[in-house]
Amino acid sequence: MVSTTKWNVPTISERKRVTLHDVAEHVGVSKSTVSLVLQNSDSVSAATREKVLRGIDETGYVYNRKAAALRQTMPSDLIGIMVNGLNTPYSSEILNYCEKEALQRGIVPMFSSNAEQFSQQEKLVQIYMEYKVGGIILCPAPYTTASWLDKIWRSGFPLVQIMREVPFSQFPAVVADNRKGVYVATQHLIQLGHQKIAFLGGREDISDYHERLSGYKDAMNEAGLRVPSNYIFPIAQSRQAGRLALKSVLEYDASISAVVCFSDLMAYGVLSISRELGIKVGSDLAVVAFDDLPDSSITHPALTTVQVEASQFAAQAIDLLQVYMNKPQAKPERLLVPTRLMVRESCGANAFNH
Amino acid sequence: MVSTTKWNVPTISERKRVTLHDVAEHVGVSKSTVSLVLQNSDSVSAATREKVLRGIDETGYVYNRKAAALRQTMPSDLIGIMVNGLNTPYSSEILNYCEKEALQRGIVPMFSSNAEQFSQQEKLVQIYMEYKVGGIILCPAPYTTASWLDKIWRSGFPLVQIMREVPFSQFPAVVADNRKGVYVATQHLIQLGHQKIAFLGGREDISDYHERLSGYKDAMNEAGLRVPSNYIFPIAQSRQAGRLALKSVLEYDASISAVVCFSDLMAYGVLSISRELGIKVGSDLAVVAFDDLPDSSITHPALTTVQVEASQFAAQAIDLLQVYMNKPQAKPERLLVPTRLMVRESCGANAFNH
DNA sequence: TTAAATAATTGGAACGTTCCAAATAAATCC
DNA sequence: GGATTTATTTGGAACGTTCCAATTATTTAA
Repeated sequence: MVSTTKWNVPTISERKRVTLHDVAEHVGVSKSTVSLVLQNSDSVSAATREKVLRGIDETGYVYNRKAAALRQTMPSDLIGIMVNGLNTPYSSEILNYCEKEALQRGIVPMFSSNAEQFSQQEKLVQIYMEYKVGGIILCPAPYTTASWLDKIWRSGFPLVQIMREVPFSQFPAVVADNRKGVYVATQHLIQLGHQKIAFLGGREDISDYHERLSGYKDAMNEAGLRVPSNYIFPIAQSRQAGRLALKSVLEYDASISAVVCFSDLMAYGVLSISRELGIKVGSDLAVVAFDDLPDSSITHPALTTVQVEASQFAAQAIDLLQVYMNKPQAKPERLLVPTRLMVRESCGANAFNH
Repeated sequence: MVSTTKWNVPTISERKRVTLHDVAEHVGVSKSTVSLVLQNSDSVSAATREKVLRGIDETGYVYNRKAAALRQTMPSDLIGIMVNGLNTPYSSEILNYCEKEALQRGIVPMFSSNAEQFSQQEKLVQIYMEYKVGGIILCPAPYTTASWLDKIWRSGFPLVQIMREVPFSQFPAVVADNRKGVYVATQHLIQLGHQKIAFLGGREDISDYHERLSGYKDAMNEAGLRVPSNYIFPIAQSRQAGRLALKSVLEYDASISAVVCFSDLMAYGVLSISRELGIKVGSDLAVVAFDDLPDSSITHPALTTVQVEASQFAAQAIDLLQVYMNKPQAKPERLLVPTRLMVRESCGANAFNH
């Protein structure tokens, strides 16, 4: 819709910014009164409020939060939410629900990511603190240390970890019940008769890997099944990594009949490479995963996966953060988000046509 | 990794915040000097700089940007980036690259979404302005009016539209070459021999819909092909919508042999419902789409789609924004991001095994 | 050695708001 | 109608920084 008319550039001449004082003068009232109106105090008469409001509109005044915050003792209603990647599908879900939950509570979320780099996380958290936001929800990058967290926590700055946690750090966290989720998924495969089951993906330097892995190991051990070390293939999760991982474990042992994927993203890669190799997922190979992304119910075959509701993550994390925002000395809590196995087609439990 | 040791709650006793003045006193120097060190001015001696830096560390001082910004005339190095949804796959890509490009340029991005609601957009943009961020990159929600944009632009606040633009608004924008992209994709289907081609998805209240639709119509018209109005099925894009849309157009005319999807997300739905209906995509039905999401090269069949590089979007938008941040009176520009047809399997041009 | 130039440091005003205590206006009571 | 209460409005100090002009310390030039 490219218009051909001449562009009408608004002239921005003398850009003297209009302050509360200007509004007051324009209306013929004191700046204190204008301030009162802005905070809609009920100790200002309806008539003057009306006048002032009109004056604000007429002068084109915009409130200056920085100046306000400087004086105000009240904590900011702005919070930071930092995930591990802006285009990592599960993080996108978290972002989405955090926004929803935050706005519902009247607090304004400001998102960012650490891109899995501690240095970026350190820099951005510093900036959040400099801006005196009310608190931060953080999915800690690898190599985040307990002492770093301690320094922040000790300074009275509210922070809650989400999705992961720094090992041995005892700071507030909201994490999925990773062990239980994978335990149940693995058990499901075992009940379907599988014995040679591999575990694909996950970074060894992140807490969720160890939790999920232990769920897998526990289920295998309880069933008396062997877990050769080559059955475990840790790798940063991605579609490509899923392709690589499956190929690798099958090279080691072609008779592997089932795989537990660290995430749905890994599973997508597994589905893709399986097709190329002529392996029919659901009959030749059983696949279970973790996350339950929106695409997972319409993949081919539909993915059997462990669901963790992102909305619960978000709600709990924000609630918890608010506790610390109101009471910095409150005791650190660790909340567990429950998991649920969504049985679909890729595990072979349900028939479907290839 | 639930430790059983007693949690060691840091005591946050008297939380008197330490200011620049405190640091100065502690070091035995004036606050001006400390300020100078903070802005690492070169007019402070190495010795005192060292002393001050140590003092900052010892006192646990954190810089207060709000106070600084109050005095400073320089615009903030913080910018707002508002997309239409935090978990919309293509938006996620945009977010990701915007972060990368922004940080590279030393500017700090603060993300949010309007969730396709003008009211939310209005509220959040207001807050951005109140925080005096340097500028904002915006994917405008439906029903965003030119006059609203005009008010912002007129106030001297730098803003550039991304991905979409408000019709008849003549404000800075960075948009994909939507018409050309879909034109080429449709032409490709026509060259493969298709005649009955439908167009699925897109919201009529958003600019990109009309641009993409016109690319389709132009290609059809040039080839002398008829476009019954029922061949066009506008709907907000989603996987579910893709399922619905295909079913609907086939109900109207079962002999339709190809579809142009508004987005990859729509196409995912089309692939899914096709499988259920026993339609083989690539032979029975040709499918082309728009976006080229990461999943699109590993779907089954792989998706033929119009690629628009998110990294280019991001880079151009940020560059453009910086122009206005440095020179608010600069002339509004409209930049076009080129498109490229990625021919894979779903269009039937390349053989593959079902 | 002294004057001039340069380097380093400093106190105080300013930024735009909120808070407080005090002043004023309006309403109520006897 | 005056005294009391209550509702509304107000000026000025404060928040923590940066900027500026001015001061002091150091170096260079003659």
